[in-house]
Amino acid sequence: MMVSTKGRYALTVMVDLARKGENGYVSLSDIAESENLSMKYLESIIAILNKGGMLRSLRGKNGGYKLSRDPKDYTINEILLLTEGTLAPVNCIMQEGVQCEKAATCSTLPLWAGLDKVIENYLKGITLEDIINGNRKKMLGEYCESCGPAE
Amino acid sequence: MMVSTKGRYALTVMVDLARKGENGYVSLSDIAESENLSMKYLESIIAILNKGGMLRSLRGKNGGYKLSRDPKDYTINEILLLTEGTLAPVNCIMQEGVQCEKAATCSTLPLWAGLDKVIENYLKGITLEDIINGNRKKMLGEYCESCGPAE
DNA sequence: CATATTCCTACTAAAAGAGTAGGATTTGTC
DNA sequence: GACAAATCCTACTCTTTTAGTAGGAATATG
Repeated sequence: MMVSTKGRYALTVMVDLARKGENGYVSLSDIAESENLSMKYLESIIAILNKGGMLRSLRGKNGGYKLSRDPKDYTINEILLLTEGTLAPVNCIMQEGVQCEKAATCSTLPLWAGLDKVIENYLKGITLEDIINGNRKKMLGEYCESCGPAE
Repeated sequence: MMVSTKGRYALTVMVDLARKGENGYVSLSDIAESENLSMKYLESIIAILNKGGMLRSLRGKNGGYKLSRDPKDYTINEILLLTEGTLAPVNCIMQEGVQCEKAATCSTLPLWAGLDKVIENYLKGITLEDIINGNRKKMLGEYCESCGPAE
């Protein structure tokens, strides 16, 4: 499994904030309740999003969180990358530049690199806005049965 | 991480067999040595490949394993699927037909389904032969710098 | 019959995943 | 100023997965 509940819930939270946050701050208890998730667990997840600069927060009564940008300016890639740490499908694909010592002679490395790129490319192409708009064509592409013939 | 050492080593073993297995059986100790991996661990991994019908085996002296088909007839998808069990990027994407109870109203599901399809599609498009031939164009596609301009 | 091999079962240590628990701090409202 | 509702912070725990190890039985070959 490449994306754990942490990343998944983080995305759910972002979607919820995008939907409810038009005017003002949304509290975590509100989100936890409507998504039916553990508030305590969400607390630890939203902390990552907040520290990563994805949100604005306000403490105290009537406080909460809201997005710091427009939904169309968040890619799914950056949200998941922040919460998961890495989205690499294997251990041998690491951070920028760093690579396995056997890289030069490894015949399977191009496969993993290609897979990594395909994933990254897909996730960079989808924004929070696409999700709240239910843009199935963009998300499911040629695999979407209700989107008509692919061009 | 979507693919563990189990799947990675399984692929390595398959590549090694494809390279060495032209005429006759190759022993595990041979593979373990040339790939510098634990023979005991590989034993448990190759058992999965063997039971899955990917290999022919011969016990006793001079025994070993060999591919049961031509390298071009193995997709990377089936090798990894067999050893990893699933390649789904998230828990909410399950086996054929089965789906999460919230599926009907889940706004992020199309994203995960799309991601799953992109991964599956990529891995089904690459064969063992592509790897032993070092077909970088197919594996890295538009991301391959040494492959010339993408068409 | 000795040796090299696959085959089989069981075990273990470390890491990651999925939360829980408890309380400190901040801020708006009465 | 007290209270309530919220974020913020640290630490802990239980379960599952990962990555192997260990020991030996069965089976071919020379």
